[in-house]
Amino acid sequence: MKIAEDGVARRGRKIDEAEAATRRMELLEAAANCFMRTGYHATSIDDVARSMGCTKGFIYHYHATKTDLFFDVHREGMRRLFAAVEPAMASAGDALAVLRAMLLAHARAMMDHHAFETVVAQGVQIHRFGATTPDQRRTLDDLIASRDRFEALFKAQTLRAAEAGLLGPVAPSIAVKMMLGALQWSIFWYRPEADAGEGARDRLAEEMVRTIIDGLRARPAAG
Amino acid sequence: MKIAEDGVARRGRKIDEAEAATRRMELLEAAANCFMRTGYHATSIDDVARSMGCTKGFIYHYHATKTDLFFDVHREGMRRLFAAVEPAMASAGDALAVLRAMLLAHARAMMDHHAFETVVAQGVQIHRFGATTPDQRRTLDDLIASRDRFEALFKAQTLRAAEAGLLGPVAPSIAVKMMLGALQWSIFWYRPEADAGEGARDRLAEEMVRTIIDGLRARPAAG
DNA sequence: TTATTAACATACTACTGAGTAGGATGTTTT
DNA sequence: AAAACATCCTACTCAGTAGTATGTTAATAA
Repeated sequence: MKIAEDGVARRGRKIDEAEAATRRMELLEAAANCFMRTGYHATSIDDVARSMGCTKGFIYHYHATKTDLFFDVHREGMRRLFAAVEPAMASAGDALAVLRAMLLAHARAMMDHHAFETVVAQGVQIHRFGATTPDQRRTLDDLIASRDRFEALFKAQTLRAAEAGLLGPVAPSIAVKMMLGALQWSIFWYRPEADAGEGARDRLAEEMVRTIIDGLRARPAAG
Repeated sequence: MKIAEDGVARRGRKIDEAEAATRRMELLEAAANCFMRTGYHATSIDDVARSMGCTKGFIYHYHATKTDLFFDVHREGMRRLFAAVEPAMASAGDALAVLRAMLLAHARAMMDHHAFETVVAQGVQIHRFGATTPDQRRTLDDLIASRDRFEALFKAQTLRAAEAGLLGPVAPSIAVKMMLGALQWSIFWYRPEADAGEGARDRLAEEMVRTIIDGLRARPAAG
């Protein structure tokens, strides 16, 4: 967005920290959408630039390489996941109620930040074999560690619920893979453009989490 | 595999249908592994060729374009999914038992054909925006229809189980997304190289399906 | 007022990688 | 035996793309 309303490029103007952050975020949003639509490798820097009406120079002013741009999108995606789930960890109720709140927040975040979370999901292994500098390798390790920490949040809460006797005879490590997988798979079928508003997303998330927690099978008595 | 034991290329020899099919499948396996490891776009035809010790010419002898090679890998992946699940549809028991058998077969297939199913999962949307010829577009539509049919198998069985009163108050369309998502997400965490044999895969699949059907929550009485 | 600099844009370079043209080698047919 | 053919391999072309070098504009410091 370096083209002002009068159509004149406003390059040259000094910008403060806040405006720089805004532009940075606009760039990340555009990149996330491009990466989501066509994938990392098939998206050229010029594609991203065109999609937000700037040039390659703008992008390389804020990011050293394409890989770094991707990493920043990924990092932002993880940040939003934590920002959604961590508050839910402090919600009221027993250990299972807290787990339910966490799952709900996660489900909502997958929809609210669809592009970013799509990049997160498809992201890390793309670069696992790619040629990376030692510096990028460190960043990559950080991102992987971040994903592990995220999963650990749910595993810890599952263990608490199990210890409280609120869960059935599940294997926690597998149960966590199942619940997170069920939610995160929504990147493949959820269409934000076909979304029916805030309330519909809420109901969808609710139904998703209910299915995960209660399972498919009929229950003999009310829990 | 056109290099014989004596190191001489055996090009020129006429091969029969069976041998051609073998080579075709070897090529698909190699391509599936490459696409799984580095992704479609980051995998060059020469990468695939090198990984199986042949040349680009060999690959272009069997596949017109890289896109077609990908489509063939995808098709084989879908074929294996159907081949695993369809027999389970004829298994004994009530509608829920049949659904369970289908899920088990699906879970096993995800592990047994890890590379192919990874390509299937990450595949279609890669080409949704890609420039394709009308012919490739038709193939793509076929593959998408194939995936829809696969999902429909599970949805139909879920509806049967629901009508038989064997399920809880689930929304079938969402329930199907959850169960298939939970299973198919295994492409991201299942490591075939860390596999502990046939029995371990069976137990893992069993535990995955049990979690999906019974859910997390404790049941008040035995079902 | 002039020099400097932040914040980009523009115009390049160097390289990769899909696809191809034609050759090489053995097999089958005439 | 020679022509025709199937099955690849080798050596290219050419388009697209990451990254760079340099230019441009306006604010700001000297």
